[in-house]
Amino acid sequence: MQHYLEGLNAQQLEAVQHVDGPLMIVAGAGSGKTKVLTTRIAYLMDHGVDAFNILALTFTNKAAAEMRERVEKILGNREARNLYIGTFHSIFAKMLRVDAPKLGYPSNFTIYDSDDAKSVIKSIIQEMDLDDKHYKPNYVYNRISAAKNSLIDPVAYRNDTFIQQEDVRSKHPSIADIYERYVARCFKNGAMDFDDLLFKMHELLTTVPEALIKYQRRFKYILIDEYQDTNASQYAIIKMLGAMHENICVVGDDAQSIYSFRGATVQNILQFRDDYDDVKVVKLEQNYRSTQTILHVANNIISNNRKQIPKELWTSNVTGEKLIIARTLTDNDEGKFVSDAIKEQQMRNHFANKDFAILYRTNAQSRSFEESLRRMNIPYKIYGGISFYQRKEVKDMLAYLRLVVNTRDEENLKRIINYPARGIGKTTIDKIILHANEQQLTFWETIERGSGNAKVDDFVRMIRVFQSFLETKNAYDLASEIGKRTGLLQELHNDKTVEGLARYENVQELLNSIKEFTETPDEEGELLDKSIGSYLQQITLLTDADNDDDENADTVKLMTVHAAKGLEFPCVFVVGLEEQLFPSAMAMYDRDDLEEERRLFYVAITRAKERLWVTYSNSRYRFGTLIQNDPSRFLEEIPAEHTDKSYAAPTQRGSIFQQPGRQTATQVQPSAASQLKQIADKLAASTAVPAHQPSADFKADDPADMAVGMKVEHQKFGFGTILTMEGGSQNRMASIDFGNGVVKKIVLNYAKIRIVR
DNA sequence: GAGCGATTAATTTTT
DNA sequence: TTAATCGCTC
Repeated sequence: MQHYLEGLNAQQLEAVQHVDGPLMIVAGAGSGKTKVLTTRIAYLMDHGVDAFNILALTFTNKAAAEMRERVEKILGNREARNLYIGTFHSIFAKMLRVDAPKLGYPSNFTIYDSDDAKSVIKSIIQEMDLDDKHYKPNYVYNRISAAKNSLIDPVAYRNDTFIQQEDVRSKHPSIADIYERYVARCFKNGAMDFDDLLFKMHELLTTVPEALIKYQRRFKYILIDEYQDTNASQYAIIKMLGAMHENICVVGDDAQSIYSFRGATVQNILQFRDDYDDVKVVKLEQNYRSTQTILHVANNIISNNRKQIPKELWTSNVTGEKLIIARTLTDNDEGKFVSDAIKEQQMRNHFANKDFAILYRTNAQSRSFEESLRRMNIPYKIYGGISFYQRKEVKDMLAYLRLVVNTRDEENLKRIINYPARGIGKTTIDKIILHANEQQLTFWETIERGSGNAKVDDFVRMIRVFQSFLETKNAYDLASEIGKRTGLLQELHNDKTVEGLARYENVQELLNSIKEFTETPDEEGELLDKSIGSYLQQITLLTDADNDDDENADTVKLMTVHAAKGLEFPCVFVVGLEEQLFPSAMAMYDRDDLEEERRLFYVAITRAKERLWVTYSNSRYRFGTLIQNDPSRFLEEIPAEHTDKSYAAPTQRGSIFQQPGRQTATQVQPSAASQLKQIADKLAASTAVPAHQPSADFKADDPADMAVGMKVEHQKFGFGTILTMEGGSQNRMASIDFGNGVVKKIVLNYAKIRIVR
């Protein structure tokens, strides 16, 4: 009967069979966390708990969908559909759709994504006559977001001396005012931003007792995934929801906490034991994912962090291959190295495309990999970046729908009142706003009462027609009518450029997605909200990663390390291991930030099952200019006995790629990577120099300060004397005598050289 | 008010 | 490098 418990180890079983009372599962990377979580839900249901009484909160829609699917599979019936499984944001949005009127919001409230929020903030900054060069909307938004995530409202923000000091010190004393206006504006617009979905949920539970009791009664069992990534408002909400039954199960790994920039506090998981009496703690320490080598490296890296829950990850898997550390000259070479290595692995070890992932710190790094993969005809897919729903043309179309559903929303109204162009310009709009403020009306109410402007009146009539369609047409028909009658589709269709074509197709795709939404039949017993309002609220919370149409497509996956959390791949490339990049320049000067970067690196490494590459480049393009970075400090934390560094590229590009009289592009070659390795090996052998350990305080000096005769230290070659120097400031070279007859020509801009004083 | 070319600013990470 | 904004002309 309970066959689904077979195959669990002792700790996993312990976690699964714990039914009542608070439970904390400390789940190391690859320790079967999702399996435990889903099996536990199935176990609860198997032991008489009604699915309607179980709430499971995750951070991504994908994790939620996977969980539901797996529970369903274990149970073999359709009960799992009654579970409340979803992201914090989507579950709370659903609840607020019912209860928002109690807080003065329409139940059809609009959800602002961060772009929407930033543009509201920007217009407020401009209205306040502040300089938006100094008050950058992005900065202000992050400040406000952090406040909301800590449950600090505008009044508390203003009264918090520490926050005020920070704002004064950073010369942004008006943020409190902006915050206040922003909140008022969102309310007036009947809109909530991402943070509001948590903030307002908390407000609902604290100010409306019957709502609190309703949800407390309903959710007898609460499970929270990735607990280390919860912020203060999520924490407070969970605490309240769970207070009646205290059947709270949190799963997390402090070593994988990588969202503090979004307000997450590791403290939540570190202190969980103090929050409740009799907390049962289960540690999952057996890793089923990675080779011993990969795990050793990961353990070693994370041991450089100070704050953590003590645990020892181990595995009974094979030792596996050494990890390969490769250096390249440029970012393009890095791309080429990775695609070469992929091709080589495919030929030698029969890996499929989908067995590979390339993980980077920032989205902007994807370019060089895309190019080289494309050149080698390796199919790939990029995750993240600009999501479909953030594209301008899609947002324009959505703005109409949002306005029709919620006319309070001034932002979306302003977005489309003159798009496609219908002769309603800035002057007219300013006049309306002025009038609206005088009359204490919303923008829409003002123009609805007649504006004295024929073009505006036409616009009002058109929107009203759309509103009447809400009653008579389904979401898809309404959307296509809007596309036709506004001239939006025509406008895009007229643009025959490649981009224009893509924009047109994107809007068509949006229409298709609406169609799909309306046509998905209600499952038996299930009451789905098929209104356009419900659709709009859902999609704003969707990300690109959730469009799992080609989850199993045979493509190489490219994504940020953040996006890779929770995933695993046989072969992983972690790229761009350079100071200023990984660790990020933003996080290098603060111990806590740096430790988070290290956890991020830990997350990246632990994605790999079998093989792992770590690459870095001497130089790369940034804003169109070449910049040079030192190798990442994290590289030094990888134990040498587990690495193969023979892939370091030679220091002079021409020596490999431009040998005269050799190979033409059309010749059939052994894979480029193996060839590259052979040459690199040869080169390494011929230039072999006793390994040099740089001095503890090794720090590269500016080449401009160097002169003939100086004593210098090279990172690899050790101590030497400059014999001659040549070349201009851009490309300065030096011959350096390293003793024992070793004289080397060094490009000073590339090499890291310290002047011995 | 619309459309075009010129200037400039930007890169962490995401629900 | 690219995307967005600015300012000028029609």
